[in-house]
Amino acid sequence: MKIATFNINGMNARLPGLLQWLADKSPDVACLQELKTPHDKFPLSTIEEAGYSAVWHGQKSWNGVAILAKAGLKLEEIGRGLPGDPADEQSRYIEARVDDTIICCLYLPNGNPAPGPKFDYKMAWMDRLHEKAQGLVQLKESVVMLGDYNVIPGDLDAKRPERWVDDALFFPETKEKYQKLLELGWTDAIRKLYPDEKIFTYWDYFRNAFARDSGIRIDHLLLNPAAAERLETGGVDRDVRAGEKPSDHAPTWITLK
DNA sequence: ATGACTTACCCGGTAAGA
Repeated sequence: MKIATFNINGMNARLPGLLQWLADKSPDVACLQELKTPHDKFPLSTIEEAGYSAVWHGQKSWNGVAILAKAGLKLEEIGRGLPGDPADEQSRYIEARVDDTIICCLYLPNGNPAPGPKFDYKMAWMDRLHEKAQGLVQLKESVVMLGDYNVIPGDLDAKRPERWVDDALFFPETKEKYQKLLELGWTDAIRKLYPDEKIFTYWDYFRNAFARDSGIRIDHLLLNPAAAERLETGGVDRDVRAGEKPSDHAPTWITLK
């Protein structure tokens, strides 16, 4: 089973590239972030024509998450939104069962400029995710909690770590909360597969960052113990970032036995 | 230290991303 996460940065703006990627790489499950489209503007019929079913949580202009599953797989939404703050209206979390695997698709807040209210929101959101993850990690079923975490976990995850020290993605508090999450028993799948390599999933639109490979790794796939046992391979579809009108993120994927 | 790109929104200027 091939499971991918892809911050597409505008569902409708990137639709041709998304369809090309689905056709080329044929993921069984594709988690998308930053749909930037209201619920009823989600291009469901196009996605279905491409051979996928979908559940999604849209929002006007910003955020938005979706889970796509290849036709033939049983896709059932479990819920949307993270518990812990009824006033939070941002669409950043959706959870579904795909056959026997639980898929949690998330778009963690960016948090810049930091410090400030946006960083406070990020910290609170990470606390809420921690609560949620504590329950999920213990399940006997396989759970994959994946998405755009907006966290650079360590120096190995940036071409030039020193450039990010004043950024919410790389603040000590951010890295610490991510580590605490892993300590619950989650495996960072890509880091597990490539313990010593600089692997990037995002490259700035500015300054020709992709051509210089000046990237960061912020899209993560976390596995509970049941899923970690099934981990086989993984990687980043860098060719998508090199294509026409690309998102600034590249699809990041794993395969489970 | 700043700015460089790109999107959505509603229609050129702002807000947001990371």
